Amino acid sequence: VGAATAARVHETIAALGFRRNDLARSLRHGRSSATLGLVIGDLANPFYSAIARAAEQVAGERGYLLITASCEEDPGRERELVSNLTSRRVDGLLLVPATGADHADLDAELAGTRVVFLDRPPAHRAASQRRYDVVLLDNVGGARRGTEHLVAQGHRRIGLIGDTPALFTAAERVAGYRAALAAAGLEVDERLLRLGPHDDAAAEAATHELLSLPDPPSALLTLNNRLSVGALRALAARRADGARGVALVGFDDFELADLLPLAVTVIRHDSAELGRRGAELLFARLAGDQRPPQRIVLPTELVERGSGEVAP
Amino acid sequence: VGAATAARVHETIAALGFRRNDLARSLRHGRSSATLGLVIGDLANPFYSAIARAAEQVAGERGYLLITASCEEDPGRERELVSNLTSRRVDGLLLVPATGADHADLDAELAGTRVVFLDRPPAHRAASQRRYDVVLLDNVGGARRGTEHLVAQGHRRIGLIGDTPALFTAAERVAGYRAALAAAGLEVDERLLRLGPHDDAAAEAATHELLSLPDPPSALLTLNNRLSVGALRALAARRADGARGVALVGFDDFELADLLPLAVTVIRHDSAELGRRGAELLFARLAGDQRPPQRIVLPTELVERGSGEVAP
DNA sequence: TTGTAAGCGTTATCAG
DNA sequence: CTGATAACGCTTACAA
Repeated sequence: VGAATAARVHETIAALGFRRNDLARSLRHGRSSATLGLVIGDLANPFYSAIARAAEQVAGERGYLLITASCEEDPGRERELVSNLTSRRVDGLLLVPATGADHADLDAELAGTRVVFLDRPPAHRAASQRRYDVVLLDNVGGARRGTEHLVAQGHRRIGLIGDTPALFTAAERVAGYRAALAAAGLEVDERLLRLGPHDDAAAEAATHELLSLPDPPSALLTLNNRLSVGALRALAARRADGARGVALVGFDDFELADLLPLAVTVIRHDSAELGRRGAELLFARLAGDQRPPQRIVLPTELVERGSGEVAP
Repeated sequence: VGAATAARVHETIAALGFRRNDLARSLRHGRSSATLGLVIGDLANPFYSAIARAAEQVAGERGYLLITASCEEDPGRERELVSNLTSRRVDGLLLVPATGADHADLDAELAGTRVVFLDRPPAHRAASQRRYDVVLLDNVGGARRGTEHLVAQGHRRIGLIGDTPALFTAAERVAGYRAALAAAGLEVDERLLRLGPHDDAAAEAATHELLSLPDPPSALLTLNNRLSVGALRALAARRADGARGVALVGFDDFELADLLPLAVTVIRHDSAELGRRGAELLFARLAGDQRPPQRIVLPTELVERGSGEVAP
C-alpha cells in the first residue's frame, strides 16, 4: 500500500470516526472473533475467580477475550449459558459442570465447539458419543492425606462436613476420607458425616450439630473453602464459650488462614492452575492437537499450620 | 406457523445439527449480540470479582452476557481492551479506569458505545468532549469517618498506608484522613504517610517501617483490602514478638475480618453494588434514558470490631 | 491504485 | 406456506 494513500485513508477513518466491526469480520472469514467462554458456579467465590482470572490471562496472551458466566449449580441455567455461548460461536468453552446436570444432553449443544471440563468431569447418565478433555484436582488423594494427618495426631472420631455427594468433588473427597480411615483400620461412624451444606451458614449449623452430639468428634475435615469458613465461625463461637479445642483440616487454602487465632491447616492446591491448564489445553486443541482426550490431575499438598495438629 | 411444518423443521434442525449463528443474526439486525464489557484491575481481587459478579447477574437477568477483562492498572492494556470490546460492538461498557490513563484519548475509541465508569471517574488531561456516567464510593467520607473514630479513641499519631495518590480512590481517601485530622485540630505528620504500596507485601513492609520509627504511630489506617491484609501480617509478626497493640481501621471489609485474633474494624461498603448500579444505569441508557450524566455515590459505614478500639 | 462482485449466516420483504 | 431476493459490514479476488 502506498504511503500517501494510507495517510489519506487514516485521515478519513479519523474524520468519520470509523470503527471496524469485528463481528462482521469474523463472520466473513469463518472463524469466531477470538472469544472463549467460561461457565462456572459463582464468580464471587475465590476458588472460581482464580480459575476465571487464569483463563482470562492465558486467553489475553493470545489476543482472545473471555466471556465468564455463573450458573450457580443450576443445570437449567448452565444449559442456557452453554447454548448462548455456542450460538455466539465462541472458539472454545471451559466448563465447570453444574451439580446434577446430565451432559449427554449437552452433546448436541456442544457439537462443533471445543470444550474442556474443569474441576469436575462431565456427568453422563446415558452413554455419551463424545469424550471430553478434563482438568481435575487430586480430590481423593488430598482428602485422604488430610484425614491421615488427623489420624496420625491420634484422632479416632473425625467429623466430615461436605457438599452434597451429587457433586463430583464432594463424592471424591468423601472417598478419600473413607479410604484413609479404612487404611487405619477405623470404622466410619456415619453419624459424623454431614453431607449437604453448600454455603458457610449451613456448614456453621452442621458444625454445631456435630459438636453437640453425645459423643462428638475431636476433629473435623471440611471439604471446601466455604465450608471451612462456616466451621471456623462455629468453632470460634464455642471457643468463646470455653469449649475445648477441636482439630480442623480444610480442603482449599484461603486468605488469612495463617492469621487466625488458631492458624488453619489446609489441603492446598493451585486453583488458578485449573483455569490455566484448561485454557492452554483448549488452545492446543484449537491449534489442531489431535491427541486422545486428556485427563489432567493437579496435585494437592498438606499445609500444617496448627489447627490440624490439635491433640484429641 | 403450522404445527406440522414446525415439527418437520425441528426434525431437520436436529438431523443436521443446525445451530443458529448469533453473530450473523446480530449483524443482520443492527444491534450487537446482547453483550456487555467490563474492564477492571484484577479479577482475582474480591473487590473486583464482587463487581464482576453483580454486573454479570444484572446482565444475565436481561439475557445479556458479560465479557470481563483485567487490565492490571496498565493504561496500554486498558486501551487495547476497550478497543477490542468496542470493535466487537458490545452494547455497553463498564470501566474501572486504570491508574494514570488519560481518558480524553479514549473519547474517540468510546464514541458510539455506552459507557459507565465504576469506582473511579475518567481522568482527563485535556478537556473532554464527552461527560460520562460514574458510580463511586464515598471515599472521602469513609476515610474521614474511620480517622475520626481513631481520634475519638485518643490516638494522635495515626499512620496511613495507601496506594499511589495517582489513584483516584487513594487520593480521595487521603483527603478524608487529612480532613478528619484538621477538624480535630491535629497536625498531619507527613512521615506517617506511606503512599505507594499496591499489594499486601509492600503494605507489610511499609507497616514495619512505620512501627520502627523513633516515634511510631499508635494507630493505622489502611486504604484498601490488600493493604489491610499486609498490615495485619506485619502486626501479627510484631505481636508474636511481644510488641504492644496498634489500632487498625481498614477501608473495605473482607472475609474473616471478624474471626482474627483481634477482629478488624473496617469501613464497609457494598462493592457488588458498584457493579449492580453501574449495569442498571447502562441498561437504562440503552433503553433510551436521556438524563444528564449521573454521578452516583454509594455510602460507607464504620464497623467496630475491636482493632479500631485499641487505646493509644 | 481503484472499482466491482461475491459471499459469510442471518432476517425482512415481497411474490407466488 | 414456500421461495426468491436483498441487506447487515466485512474480506477476498479479480478486473480496470
